[in-house]
Amino acid sequence: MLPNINIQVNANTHIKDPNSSELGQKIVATSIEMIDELGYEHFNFRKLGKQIGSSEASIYRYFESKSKLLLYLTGWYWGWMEYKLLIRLTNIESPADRLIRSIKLLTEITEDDSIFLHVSEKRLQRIVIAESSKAYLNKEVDNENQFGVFSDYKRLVGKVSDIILEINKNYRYPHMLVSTVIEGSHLQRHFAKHLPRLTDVDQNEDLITAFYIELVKKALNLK
Amino acid sequence: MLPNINIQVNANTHIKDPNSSELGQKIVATSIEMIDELGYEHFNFRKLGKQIGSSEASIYRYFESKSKLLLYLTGWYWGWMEYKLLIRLTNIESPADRLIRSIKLLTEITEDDSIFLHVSEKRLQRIVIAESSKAYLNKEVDNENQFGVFSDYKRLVGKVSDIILEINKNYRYPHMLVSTVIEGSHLQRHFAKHLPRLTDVDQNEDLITAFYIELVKKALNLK
DNA sequence: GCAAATATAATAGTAATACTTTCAATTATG
DNA sequence: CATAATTGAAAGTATTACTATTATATTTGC
Repeated sequence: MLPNINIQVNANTHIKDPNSSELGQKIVATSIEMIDELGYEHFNFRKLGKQIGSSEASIYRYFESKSKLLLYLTGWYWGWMEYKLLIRLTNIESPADRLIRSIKLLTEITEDDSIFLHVSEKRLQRIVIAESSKAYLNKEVDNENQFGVFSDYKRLVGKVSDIILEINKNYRYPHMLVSTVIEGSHLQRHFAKHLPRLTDVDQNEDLITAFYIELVKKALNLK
Repeated sequence: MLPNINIQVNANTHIKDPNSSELGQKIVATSIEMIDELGYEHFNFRKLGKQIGSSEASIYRYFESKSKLLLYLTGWYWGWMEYKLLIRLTNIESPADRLIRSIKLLTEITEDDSIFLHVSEKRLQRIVIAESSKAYLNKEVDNENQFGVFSDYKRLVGKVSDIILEINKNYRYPHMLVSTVIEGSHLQRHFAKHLPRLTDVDQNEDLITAFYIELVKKALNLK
């Protein structure tokens, strides 16, 4: 346990910081379980309230809407990824190595090796894979974007893009490459499970990570 | 007008073929306009009925649900794309040329040069970009997939993957590459409009198509 | 040209959802 | 210990996604 480490999520995703109380933490932990199991559409605050033995109205005092809760969870995930990235790149000098390690982290299945989490990282990753795009694929995106609710994601993409520019400062598509890899690998994980004809799966190997690493290397003429 | 050409969409997306009546065609044409303008979430059959001067219940005789209508529209789009692909590849011999032409078609902004459409292709493409993933990012996907409602999309991905295998029969990720390019280019279009820090945009050039063509060429060591 | 089948309109209704409001009870804080 | 802040309980609202019913058109088969 490292109680002094805390993932900071953009404040406009929540009314009241869920870290500040037991109820808030329970809302977050239990909503991750429930969204993973029911899916975002079938999940609601009434069911969540019932599960944690609390009232619907109390949940609304932490999150103004179901979509803000989703934004909080995804923001938390990207913050957590950024922290993991920091650790994985510590003492790695070569920009090419740093990039490949980053791509690996961003495309791999997360393990539940969390040092301070009361919640399952694996579940949260499944939520990000299956649900996170619903947070920006709507007509409210511009409005919400003004309030910075996507900033955690953008910052992470920016950091990896910077490594690309270190390798080749003339490369024209650093952000496109990174967001293509992140979102692409999520989609491929979903396809592998549900629409396998859209991907190329293998029981024994993680071809998804292998594919994106190869793609990035070739895009940048590495190795 | 080529009245003898008709895009066939998987029959499990609709109860009654909307091509078979004037009302059916009006449902399709008007729903495209309205989903494009309101977004999938704010669109519903009551509003659609009002717009076309018809009753909600009548629409339900063509489509059993809002999500089936979305599946019909996207299925139609992929069928239409397959037809366009057929034309664009006619008389082109070289597999590499065929592939690049395919990638171009799949990543470009569609023009309204339709020869038989009563509806806007551009609008439909915007719907596919912003809404189509909602059709499979849910807990119902396996159920619906059983009934073949995604077959039009899979078939198209399969065809382009076959071109890749013609170029290099040992390439391990043909489907992954194609679905990454299609879905990736859609996402980048969305990001360019709403979350530009996640992409690399330029007012004057179509960098999205350029990026994916370069990506594919490098992935397969072309040119 | 007319009966029978089919398609559509009109209307009302249902269960669920995404919140909101109010007020009382509880708990934390200074 | 008093005051403020938090939570619970309960009821209520507007909307949505869809169903059911019945009446009226429209098409089709003969």
